[in-house]
Parts: sequence; structure tokens; C-alpha cells
Amino acid sequence: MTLTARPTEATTVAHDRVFRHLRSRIMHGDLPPGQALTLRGIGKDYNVSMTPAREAARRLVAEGALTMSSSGRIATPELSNDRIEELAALRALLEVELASRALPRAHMALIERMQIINTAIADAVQRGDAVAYIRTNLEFHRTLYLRAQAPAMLAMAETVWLQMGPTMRALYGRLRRTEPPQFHRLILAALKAGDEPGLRLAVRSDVTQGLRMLAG
Amino acid sequence: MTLTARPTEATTVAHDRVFRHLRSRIMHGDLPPGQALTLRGIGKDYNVSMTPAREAARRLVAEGALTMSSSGRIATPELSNDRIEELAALRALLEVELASRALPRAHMALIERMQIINTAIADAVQRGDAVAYIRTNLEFHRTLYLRAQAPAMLAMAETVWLQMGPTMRALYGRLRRTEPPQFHRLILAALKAGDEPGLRLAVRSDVTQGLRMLAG
DNA sequence: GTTCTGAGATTGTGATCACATGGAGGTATG
DNA sequence: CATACCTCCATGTGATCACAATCTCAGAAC
Repeated sequence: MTLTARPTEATTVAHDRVFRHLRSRIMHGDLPPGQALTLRGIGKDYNVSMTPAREAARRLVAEGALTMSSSGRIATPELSNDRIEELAALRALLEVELASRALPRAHMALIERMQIINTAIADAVQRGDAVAYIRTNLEFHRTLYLRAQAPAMLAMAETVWLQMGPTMRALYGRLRRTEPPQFHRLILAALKAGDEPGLRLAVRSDVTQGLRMLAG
Repeated sequence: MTLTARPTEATTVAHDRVFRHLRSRIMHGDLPPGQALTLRGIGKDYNVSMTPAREAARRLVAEGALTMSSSGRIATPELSNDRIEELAALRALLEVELASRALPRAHMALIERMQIINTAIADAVQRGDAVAYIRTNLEFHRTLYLRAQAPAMLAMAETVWLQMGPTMRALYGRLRRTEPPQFHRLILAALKAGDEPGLRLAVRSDVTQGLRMLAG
């Protein structure tokens, strides 16, 4: 807690470390849907007692990253098709708005960074690395949305990503993707052209494409 | 977002009871912005130890209903004007969509229920009861949105309400409102007429009116 | 009057424990 | 062979405690 010497690291509190690490794993599809977790197990993984494990679990449940049965057992969520559709609609709503707000502030340096990330996505796809694919894909989006200067909106978008994390991984396995997302090129083109309607369409298409593959 | 409790059964779990009660108080403006809370104090209020109080507080922090300082102290949020604007924009985004989805399913019985709630809002306004005003106003909106069959989206809208709760109360004091929300009449009229564009506009106007008064 | 200091009180954190509940798996019974 | 039952282990819950960090505020120093 008092180790303020390290500049980049915030709090070193145990429950927060557990929370952040677990959150990242879930968001990036490191855990399959329906994966059961136990407080004692989490505690053992991170060398802490049940207390910090419980607090991390609580926060994750509150964010929808984990579900709790009536008896208190915790697991990653198994989403129904309706829920997946709804979350995709939420992504479309939120991310189109975020992209739109970021557009006036998206200069060339940002677009170039996004292009580099896009090549990393292609890498992950070629390696068939689902976790790396999800992580870099979200990084692509987050890089843009950070420019929107809308932290509450970005937090909501991340909450949606979090809820979809385990399912995204399962979906990736079914998609057998061989190429990077086609709509990323459209997003980058619209950004360069300052074309807002085009950007909105491209983002909406990108965030709902997985859904279309699921339904089709 | 909250646990799916069986309709008639009250959960006996302490931390959940604390969580729900505190959440309701915050959402409805029972606490002013910046109000500090302590775990031992919460525990005392609900006759429980620190443990359930901590868990409730964690969940509320995760939902944005409470903020945590770097030293772990918890308090209701004091929102900047930028943040208020952003949350209002989120309300507009989410609630316009929810209303739009509810429209095809909004039959006369629902509209009549909303009209009854609207008179309760007028009541609260006349009595100058801020908490009752906020609660009935949210009930008006929630009654409509429940018909949208979009639980994740509704949960997000509630999260926004939650974050604005304490500030809403403070705003209400400044507004010195004497009449019920004018746009509620437009919402009801659009519902009756099945007028989607009109409904979207009315909802958008309603959820951003407080903001306009703040800025103006 | 203002600022610094330091001691005491307050507060969050994490570990541990007793307890009740629920689930899994084996056994008996049809 | 299937199903009901029962026992034991695993798991979440809540209370309590020791501890460290932090806040508060009275009093001293300038």
C-alpha cells in the first residue's frame, strides 16, 4: 500500500490485484463459459485468504463478469442467444457513439497506432490464438474510444466486453477465422477521411459481425 | 444486475439485504453527494458485522454507486459537470433505445399504469418531496422499459440512475420544480399513437431536461 | 494568527474460525 | 438396471481479531 515508489503501479492491495487479474482473464476469454470458481481456489491461486478472493468475486459479480447461483456458487456466465444479441446491440449503441465522439480528435498518430494493433490482430488470427485475438481486438477498439473523452461510456462498453468474454472465446473456436476483421479496414478508412456516417456504419458492422456468424 | 430473487421470497443473506437497501437509498437520492460512509457504521445500521457491510460496499463501488478513495474510504460520488453531461448522454442513448423496443409491446393497460404513476409524481412535486419524486419518476421510466424485454440494457440504465442518484437530489433542490415533467405527457401521447420518432424525441427530451436546467 | 507536529482515535484490510448449506457419489432398494 | 436416499466433503457466510494506514484535532512554535 505504501510502496509509492513504483511510478506506474497503483494500489498493491491484495483484493484489487486479484480483481484486476481475474477481470482481465475473463474479459480476454481465458476462461470458458460456465467455468466454476471457488473462493478457496482463487485464494490459493493468488496466495491470499478467502477474504480478498471474496471481495474480488463480489466486484466481478456486480459487473456481470461472473454469475452467482442461489447458493452462492460462482461461475463465468453462459449466455443465452437472446442475451448475446442484446449485448451485441449494446455494443453497437455504445461503441458507435464512442467512435463518433472520438472522430474529431483522431489524428494521424492515433490511426497509425491502430494500424499497428491491426497487424497484431492478423498475427493472432494466423496463430489461431483466441486469447491474443480477443485482447488485441479490444485494444484496437479501446485505443479509439479513449479519444472520446467519455470515461463513463467507455466503462460501460468494457462491462459489455467483460460479460461477453467467455462466450467470445467459445465463438472464436466456432468461427475458424482465417482473416483479420474486414471492418477494421473500413473503420480506419473512415477515420482518415473524417467520414462520420461511414465510421458509424463500420463500427456497427464490426461489433455485430460475430453475432451474424452465430445466427447464420 | 441485482440477484434474481424469487418474487415472494426475501433473500436471507445479510450482505445482500444491506446491498439492496443501500442501493435503493442511493438511487433515490436519499444520500447527498460526497456523503462519507464507514464499514463499521453500515454494519451498525444493519446489525451485521463488517464483513457483509464490506461486501455490499464493494458491489456498490463496482456499480459506480459509491467511490473509493486511494485509502479505501467510501463515499457517494460528487459528479463533475462533465460527468453529469456524459451520464445524461448515456441515459439518452440507452433509454431511447429501451423505449423504442418497448413501444410495440406497450398496450393500454401499461399506459394507464404509467398515467397513474405520473399523478404520483405530481403529488411528490407538490409536496416538495425530492426522494419520492425521484423514486416515482424512475418507476415511470422503468415501467415502460420493462416491456422492452432487454434486461442487460435495463440494468445499464439503472446503473446510470444509480450513479446520478445523489446528484439528482441536489439538482432537485436547485430546480424548485412546481410541475410534473412536461415531457411525460408527450411520452404517453406518443405511446398511445404508436409514434416511434415522437417517442424517441420525447424520451430524449425528458432525460436531458434536468441537464438543460443545470446548464441554463 | 498561521503553520507544524504528534498522539490518539478511526478506519480499511486480511486471516482465521465455526457453522450451515448444498452437491457428489456411493449404497440400498425396487 | 434404474431410482431414491443418505453420508461426507466442499463451499459460501458472517463474526472477530490484529494490524497498519490515515485522519483529526489539540497544542506548541513561530
